[in-house]
Amino acid sequence: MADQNPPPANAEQYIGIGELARQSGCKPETVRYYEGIGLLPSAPRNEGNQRRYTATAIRRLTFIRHARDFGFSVEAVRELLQMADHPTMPCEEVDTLAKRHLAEVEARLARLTAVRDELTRMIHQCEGGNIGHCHIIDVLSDHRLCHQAGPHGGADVLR
Amino acid sequence: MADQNPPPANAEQYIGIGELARQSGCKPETVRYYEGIGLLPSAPRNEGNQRRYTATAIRRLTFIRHARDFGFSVEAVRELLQMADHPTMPCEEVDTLAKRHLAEVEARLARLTAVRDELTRMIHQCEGGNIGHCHIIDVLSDHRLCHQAGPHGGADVLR
DNA sequence: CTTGACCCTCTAGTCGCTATAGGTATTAAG
DNA sequence: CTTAATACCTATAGCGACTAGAGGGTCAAG
Repeated sequence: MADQNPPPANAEQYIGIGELARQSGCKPETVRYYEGIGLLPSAPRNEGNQRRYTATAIRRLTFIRHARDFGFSVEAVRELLQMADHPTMPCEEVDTLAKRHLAEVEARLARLTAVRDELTRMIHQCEGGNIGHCHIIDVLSDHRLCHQAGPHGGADVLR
Repeated sequence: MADQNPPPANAEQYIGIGELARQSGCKPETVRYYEGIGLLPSAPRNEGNQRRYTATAIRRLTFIRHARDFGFSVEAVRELLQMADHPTMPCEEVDTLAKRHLAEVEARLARLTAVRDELTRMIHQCEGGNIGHCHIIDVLSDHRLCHQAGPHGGADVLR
């Protein structure tokens, strides 16, 4: 149980890694990984060496997940966490980070849109038949058949 | 050089890996990598054990690069190459592959657009000041402040 | 007291390259 | 001819952000 020898009031305040993961929307492995790379502080352990967490950890992990959902890199998240930990500092840096990220997102959007348009075009122009006459294969074989100018996205369009 | 003991006509037909890379828009390392994973056949070697290529290799590598630029995975490219190698087969499979890829691209596009919108919103709503009152940090801390419904993209929005 | 769910560490695998180390080959200039 | 610059070779490790697996230990219920 969790009340074997607790501090007086608020017992039940510690949860295990599985519960933390559930409440913050990620997996236990990921939590351990985040601890390993220092995004989360090393959790205190119980007598059986298992990690115990409080609401603070839930909040921090939720913040991390959310920032990652927005596509911020782990390094960016690390900086955001540091900033969030210093509420009296000016938020210019947060702003800069967010704007830089937005710019990246927009660049990706542009490339991905170009790819979608070209894919759509080449699929529409294919009218069945055999591969020797397949427009899709033709376009892939010969860049000049593309409506786009340069290389579409640089192989990591989707990343 | 190069015509020491050549087959009669068309001497100069072989190029090295650097030239191949230049002509197809990727790096020598990548060419060797593609050979290693079997996307390109093992190139014939000259007496000094260096790879020699012909126009066929340029075409194949260009096809690969182009398909990768479209965001097809290496495995998908492998399938596309197999299909392109059999021009008399029906192009249904090519079609299917391309359509499945398009669907993925569109899904990513949707998620990325949602992320962009939310990022834009949160940046616009931040009016300077300190981090304690920063809207960007607030939104990252509390998913309920988002205008979007579910999780935005699943951490790999940008991938 | 046993079952089964949960948890632990450590290591390796994913994807698509890229970079490095430590060597050999080729080529152009002197 | 020698030399120096460049290109090439293999093999291995690294990137980011996890994920999966092996081989155990812990915990709570029945």
